[in-house]
Amino acid sequence: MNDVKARPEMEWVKSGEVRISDLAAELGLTKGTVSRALNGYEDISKKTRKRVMEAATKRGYVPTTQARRLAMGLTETIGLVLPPMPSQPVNTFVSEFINSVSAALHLHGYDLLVHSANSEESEVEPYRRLVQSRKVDGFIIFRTHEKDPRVNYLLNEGFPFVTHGRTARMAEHDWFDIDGEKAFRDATSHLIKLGHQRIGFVGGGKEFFSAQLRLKGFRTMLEESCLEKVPSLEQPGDLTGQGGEIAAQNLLKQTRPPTAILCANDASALGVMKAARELGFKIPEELSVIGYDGIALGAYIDPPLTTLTFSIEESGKEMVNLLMRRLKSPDLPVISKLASAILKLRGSEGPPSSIQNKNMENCL
Amino acid sequence: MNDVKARPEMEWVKSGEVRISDLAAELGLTKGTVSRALNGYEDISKKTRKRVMEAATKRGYVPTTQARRLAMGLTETIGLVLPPMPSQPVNTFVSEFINSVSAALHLHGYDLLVHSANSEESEVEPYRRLVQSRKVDGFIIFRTHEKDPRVNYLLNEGFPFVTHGRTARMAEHDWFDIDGEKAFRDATSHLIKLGHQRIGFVGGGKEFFSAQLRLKGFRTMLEESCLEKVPSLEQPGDLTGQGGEIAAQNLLKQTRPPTAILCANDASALGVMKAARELGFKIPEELSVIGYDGIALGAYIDPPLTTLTFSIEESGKEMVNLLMRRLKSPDLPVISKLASAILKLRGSEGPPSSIQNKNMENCL
DNA sequence: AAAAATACCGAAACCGGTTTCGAAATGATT
DNA sequence: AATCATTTCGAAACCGGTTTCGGTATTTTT
Repeated sequence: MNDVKARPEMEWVKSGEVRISDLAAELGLTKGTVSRALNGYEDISKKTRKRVMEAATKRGYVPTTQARRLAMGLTETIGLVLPPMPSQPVNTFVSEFINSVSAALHLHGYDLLVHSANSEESEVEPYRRLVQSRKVDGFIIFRTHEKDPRVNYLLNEGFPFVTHGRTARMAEHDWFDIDGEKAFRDATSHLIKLGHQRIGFVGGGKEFFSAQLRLKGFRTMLEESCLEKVPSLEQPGDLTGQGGEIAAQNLLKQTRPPTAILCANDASALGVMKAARELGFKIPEELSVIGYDGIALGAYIDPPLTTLTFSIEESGKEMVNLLMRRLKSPDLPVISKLASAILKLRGSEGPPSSIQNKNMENCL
Repeated sequence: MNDVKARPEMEWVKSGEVRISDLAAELGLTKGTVSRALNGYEDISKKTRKRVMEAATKRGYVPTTQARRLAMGLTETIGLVLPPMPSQPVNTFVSEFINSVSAALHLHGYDLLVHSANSEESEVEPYRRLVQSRKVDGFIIFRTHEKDPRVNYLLNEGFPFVTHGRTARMAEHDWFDIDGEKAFRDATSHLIKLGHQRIGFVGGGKEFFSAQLRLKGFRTMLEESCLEKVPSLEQPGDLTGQGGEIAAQNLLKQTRPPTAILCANDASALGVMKAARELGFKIPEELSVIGYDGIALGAYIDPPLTTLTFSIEESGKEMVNLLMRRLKSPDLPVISKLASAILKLRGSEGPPSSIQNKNMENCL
């Protein structure tokens, strides 16, 4: 037994100062017994358990997390590495996502460790460090690439993680994603039904898988609707406002500019709207614009930005569920979940000024 | 000495599987010696140190963080509790701030634990839990209230922290803040110099100290410029777009509406602009609007939003510096740092349509 | 060459918990 | 009453590091 130093004065003013050995000494028990009593082991008599419980609450005993985790061989911590920030971030996804993930983790007794990425070093470096120093039990990854080095590293290492977004190896890991392809089919279809026949597309960098899928959805719907694919109407972008501006200029300065532009995200949509204004295009009368992300701010601009929106809170929750499942049973088969975005009509789209009456009933 | 199990096969494929005892056994040393060699103690011969170092890098040894921290009695972790999110977050402060804080902490070998606040429970509850379970060594607090229960709790507990924003007890704790009062004096002065005489103000909730200080700056400059203070021109707000809309309606529907509106933040400024549009006010010709926060998005709307901006990255860095100093020497006197916001003219303000030619030279 | 100082490392305690194992005490069985 | 099964708890190892202390081995001093 540990040394039973009598401690009659009650001077436990500050919280967190009482150790399990103090409790044990006070109760005339051993550390082990107290620990088992507190953790609901069956080999503790009801009477003793009650004594221990009462003493614990009375003294405000809270186990030291570090010690417990070391003994149990787990960190109860999930890592989230922030991708390098754009210099002019416009969307609040990251903070909402962190908030949601953190809340969901908390329900499982897990903590969230947020790490920033240093743009100097390789993308996997932060992950490697966190794995090697055993600071986390798993990762939440977002903004995936089709060929994602982080995914490759963690799969190779056999380290648990869930991605927000798919990858080329999505059959090998749990993932959650928004069905961006369907979302862009929907948005494209909406524009076509409004009468648009020349629709521009401002993409995201091809380093993001999701942006690729959005482009795919756009193309698919064009094809299904028998609209010819015009390469010049597909502009690359980089998911920033500036990228949107440039893309829009390329689109709108053409001899036959599009009557609608679909953007891979809201940031570029804002850039598109700005460029359109400067070039004298009235939105939505002369140009429809649709974005993706559902940023709240889009409701306050003129015209309000029509966008594809989804629940970030759901994303966070679902990802945590997937990850917790994986941590509990590492050998379960891989699962995934696909949620859908909904088209939130706010006013930046409408019928084209001159409605081309091409027969849209069925493809010729 | 620990049991020297010969382990000739090199099967250290996965990283992070080698313990300090493995290293010790391999080298024929004790854990303690290896530890001291790695940590630069002076009582290790150069030869031994070199052997240890080489073996460590060769085997990819990385100390287990939990164990090290337990032994050293610190967590090397800083807590950041996210305030409850507005339902429609518009600014990216939080994510930029987290990013910056995390990066700065990393330079000091510290981790960032991000915790979400549950709106059901008291504001201090998350802090209490983190303190009691000894999960963090200190806190980064932001969005302070004048009477801030978190500050009261931590001061009472003697627990290290730094705030972003001042409090009623700012003399007792380290803090970093943007000089919002000066910022609003500047903005007000700018409007007055443009010729505005009736300037509206849309405040933030009085629960935020910073919003109070911004109002104070506004009032001060009015007074210095001999403009009468019109109570109906000071509208309360809640730092949201909706709040801005309502406040703007209250302002613009008056018989003598203001020719300019100063907003406690950009979100409410966007609401103001929206309401102004709907009421038929042209910006900036008939109404100037200025916000605060410098959200990137403000550059993409029409007209681009003139705003007071500051460096979030600097905020994060400075706060981490203050906190690290405090952790190193808890008894140093309290210090603080005040940074200034700069007025970023983007186009949502201009001279009033009818310039009132009141003598502005000096007060009568 | 003996004594004193120094360099170097092993042994062991420690951080604060958890968990296994075995023994003592109690109760049930025959 | 002796035997066996249960209940209940103590003892000790363990998680993986750090740090203090003391004792050789080596070098320096006289």
